[in-house]
Amino acid sequence: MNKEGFVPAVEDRPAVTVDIVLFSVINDWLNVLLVKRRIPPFVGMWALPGGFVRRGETLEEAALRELSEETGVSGFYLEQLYTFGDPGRDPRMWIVTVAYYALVNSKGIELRPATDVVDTAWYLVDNLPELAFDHARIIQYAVKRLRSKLEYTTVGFELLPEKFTLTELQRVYEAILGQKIDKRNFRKKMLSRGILQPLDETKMEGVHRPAKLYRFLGV
Amino acid sequence: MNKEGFVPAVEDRPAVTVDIVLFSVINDWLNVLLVKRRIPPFVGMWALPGGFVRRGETLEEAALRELSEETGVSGFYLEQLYTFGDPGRDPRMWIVTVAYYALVNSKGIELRPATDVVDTAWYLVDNLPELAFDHARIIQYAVKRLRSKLEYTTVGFELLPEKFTLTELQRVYEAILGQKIDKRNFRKKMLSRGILQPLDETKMEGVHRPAKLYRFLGV
DNA sequence: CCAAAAGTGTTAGTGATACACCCATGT
DNA sequence: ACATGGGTGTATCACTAACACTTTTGG
Repeated sequence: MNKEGFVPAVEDRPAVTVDIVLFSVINDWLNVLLVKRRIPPFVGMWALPGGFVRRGETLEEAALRELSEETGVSGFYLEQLYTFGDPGRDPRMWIVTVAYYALVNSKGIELRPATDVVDTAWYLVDNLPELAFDHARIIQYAVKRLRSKLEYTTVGFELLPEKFTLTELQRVYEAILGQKIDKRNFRKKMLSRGILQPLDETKMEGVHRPAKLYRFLGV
Repeated sequence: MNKEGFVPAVEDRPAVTVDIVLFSVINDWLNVLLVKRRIPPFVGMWALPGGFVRRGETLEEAALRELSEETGVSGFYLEQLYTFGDPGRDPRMWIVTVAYYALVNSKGIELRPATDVVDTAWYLVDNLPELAFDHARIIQYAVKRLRSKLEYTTVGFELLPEKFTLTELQRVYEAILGQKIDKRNFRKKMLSRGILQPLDETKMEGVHRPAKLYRFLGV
C-alpha cells in the first residue's frame, strides 16, 4: 500500500473502535441509546455504546457484539455510517472509530436496568445531554443519514414490529423527519410501493374504529 | 468506550490505511488511477494508491498526502467512501482501510512517468486488470456511489475544467452512468438548476458551430 | 349519539421522458 | 454546398401536494 514498504511500528498505530448510534422510536419520538461512562476519559458522562475491535472479527461483528453486550439484545439492523479519525478526538490516545447506526423496534427490546456494570438510557434526539468525545457530531450525522435513507429505502420498517398499522408507520416517519405528513398522500404512496401485505387482522385499541394490520414484504 | 476499560495492547491493534479511488473522465471514458505494487504482498500487481495513516494527521489529510505523493498533483475533490476491515483482507497482517474516492479533471493532471519509485496508470473502470487485496470490490463500491451522487449533487463538475461546454458536461455524465442521455432533456435540466453561468466565450474546435462556454457557480 | 381514530378521491402543479429539425462554422 | 457538431420546443405521463368528509367502533 505504501510505495516504500514502510509499516508503522506497533506503537505508531491508532486504536480502532466502533461506536453505534442505536435508534428507536418510542412513543412517537426518535430516541438514541446512550451509555454512562464508568472509565476515563469523560467519566460519568453519556456516550455512544461502542468499544475496541478485536482481532479476528469484522467491524460489523464488533458493532453487533458491543451492542448486545450493552443492551442484552441482538438482531439489529446495522449499517456503517462514517469513520472519524481526527487526532485529538480522544484526549488521551489516538483512536480511529468506525461509526455505525442501528435500528430497533422499541417493543422488541427491554433494556437491562442499570447495573454496576452498565448504565444505559434512551434519550430524545433533540434533547441530548452533554456527550463525551465527538459523539454529538456522530449522532447528528446519523440522524441526517437516517432521514435521507428513509426517503428512498425501506429502513423505516426496521423500527416497527412484524405487524403494524399504517398510522403506526406514519408516526415512525413523522418522528424521524420531525414533521407532520399528510395522511392520504402517505398511505397512497406506501401502498403503491407494493411492499406491504395487508393482513386479515385488525388492531383494536381503545374505543374507535379498528385499524388494518400490514406486514412488510421486503424489496 | 468499553465498559471494562479494556484497551488492547499495541500489538493487538490493526494497522490503519487509506486507499483512494481516483476517478477521471478521459476521452469520454471513466478511468481509475492504479499503482503497480513494488512490495509484498501482491508484488507487481496493480492496486489503489494509498498508505498508512500517520500520527497527527486526519484521515482526509492522509488520503490527500498519499495521492499527491503518487501523482505529483494536489487539489482533488475527496470524499470518504467506506471502511473495510475484514480480517484476512490483507494476507499478512490485520489492516483496516478507510477508502476514499476522489475526482479530478484529466486536463489538469499530468501523471509523472513511471519511475523506479512509482508506476501509475489510468485504467478504464470496465476494463480493470487483476487487483491486489479487495481493491476490485472497493472500486465497484466507489463507482456505485459516484453514479448515485451524480444524480443529486454537483460532483460531476469536479471532473471538468473551469470552463466547459454543455456537450462536455453531458459526456461526463454519460461516461459515469455508462449510457446515452437525451441532449435536449439534459440541457433543460442542467440550465434549470441555476448553477451554471453562461460566459461570453465560445469554444471553437474543428469545423462546426462554436459551443457556448459555461462555468459552474457552486450550490 | 358521542368521541376518537380509521379510512378514502380529486385537482393542480411540477418534473421526467420521448422525439426531429434548423443553425453556425470552416473548408 | 456540404459535413459536423451546436442548439432548440412541445406533448404526454407520472408523481407530488393540497385539501375535508364519512366510517367504524366502544361506551
